[in-house]
Amino acid sequence: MKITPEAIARTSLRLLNEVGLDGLTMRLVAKELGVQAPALYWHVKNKQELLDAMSGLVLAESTEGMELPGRGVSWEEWVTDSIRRLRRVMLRYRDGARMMAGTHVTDPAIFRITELSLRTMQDAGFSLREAARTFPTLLHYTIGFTIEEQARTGVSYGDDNPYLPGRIALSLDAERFPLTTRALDDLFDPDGDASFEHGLQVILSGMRARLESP
Amino acid sequence: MKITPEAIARTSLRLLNEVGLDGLTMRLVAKELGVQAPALYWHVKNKQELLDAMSGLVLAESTEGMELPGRGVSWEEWVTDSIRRLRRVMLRYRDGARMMAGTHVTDPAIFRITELSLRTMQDAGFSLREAARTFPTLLHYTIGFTIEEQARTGVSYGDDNPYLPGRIALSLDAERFPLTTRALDDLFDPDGDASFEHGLQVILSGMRARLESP
DNA sequence: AGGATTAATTGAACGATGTTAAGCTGTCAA
DNA sequence: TTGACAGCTTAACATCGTTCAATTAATCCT
Repeated sequence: MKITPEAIARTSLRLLNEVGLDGLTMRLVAKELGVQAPALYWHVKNKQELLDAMSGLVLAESTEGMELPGRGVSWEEWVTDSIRRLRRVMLRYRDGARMMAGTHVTDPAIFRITELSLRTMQDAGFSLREAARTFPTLLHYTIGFTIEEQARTGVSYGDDNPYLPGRIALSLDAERFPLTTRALDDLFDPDGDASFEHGLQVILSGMRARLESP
Repeated sequence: MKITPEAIARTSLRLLNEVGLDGLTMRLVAKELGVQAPALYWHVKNKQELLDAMSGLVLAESTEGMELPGRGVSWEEWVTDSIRRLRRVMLRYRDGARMMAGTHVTDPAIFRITELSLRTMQDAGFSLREAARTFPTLLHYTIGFTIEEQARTGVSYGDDNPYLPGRIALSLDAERFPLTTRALDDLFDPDGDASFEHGLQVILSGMRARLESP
């Protein structure tokens, strides 16, 4: 395979699932490409730039084929769908969310999904200003949620995952923290989909409310 | 100073502001404590455990002195105050949010703030279940937001911070992305307080809406 | 076609990192 | 006094990102 910045990022992304973010080294990426590590520095400035490119690919993957809402598709459906996609794609890669957090994405996909989102929200009645401040809120929630989700379900824990509700209960003083104790199954629900959906719906409700009474 | 796990974490937290997360090494922490690096491993299992302890301290700092809402304090005021505190404390430490993301906090402070929040929301009329699913949503938003905020304002960029609206405009095709172009000042508002407050109010609005029509 | 330029890669090395292993030093109990 | 043990040091290991000079591969010009 011809070595280009994008090919390097694609290979790194594939390797990410096998070795995790901490195991992803320049030497390993190079070996996978059949080349020595310093060769990568001809195509890529440093490792951070590689991570940025990887984030760009993930974002592009999550927005692939997205268009403005078609007839009969409400803005709520469209927004929730696009945000669910982002989480799904991040979940596809080990440490995907942590990798993306704080990277500097320059891929045009970031502008495209932004434009589509602003347009959709504006068409739904939001002011451009309101749309521009709310769109990042959805992203921040999604990234924050997914970072913790992947940290909890990470392979780094063997059979003794400390985030299992039963495990937490052991180190929790039920006398001092009765509500927390009772709510453990919801606070640390292993069903990430349901938890994520709840937060998403809260934000959606807030958006609706502000749309109706600005 | 007597060397204990907590003293190590406190020193590390102080150093964090000088050298940043990537500059925080075991050797540096040890030197600050007047000791050799391997000595730390007598008190702390590994670096991850140290980071976990640091996160615990930050969380404890943000919840210090917090009690249930007093008379005349609405649940909205109480919740927004506690969540603003979390952001403020994370902002006090360089890379504070990135450091906390995905760490495993065992400090009792995490249970205490959880209990107080659940109690406050329950008293406001939320079901325990709803409260237990919404509280993490606020945390995830706050952490996701602050990670990106600190990444954007990080000292790693010299005078050429690529996140300045003017800087982004240069690499943005105004024909293809007209709304994004117009909204740049809101999308990348340097006033983090205002941006954060907006997302917080959206979530609050959502909580109110779900409280009124469950 | 052939020589000169540029693009791409290599090998060796540097400084630094987290962590482990083995040994030294002090303190306190029996 | 002797042993045990907590707490530390010294030395070292394997590995990391990255740089540098030297070398090969590809391309271009006359």
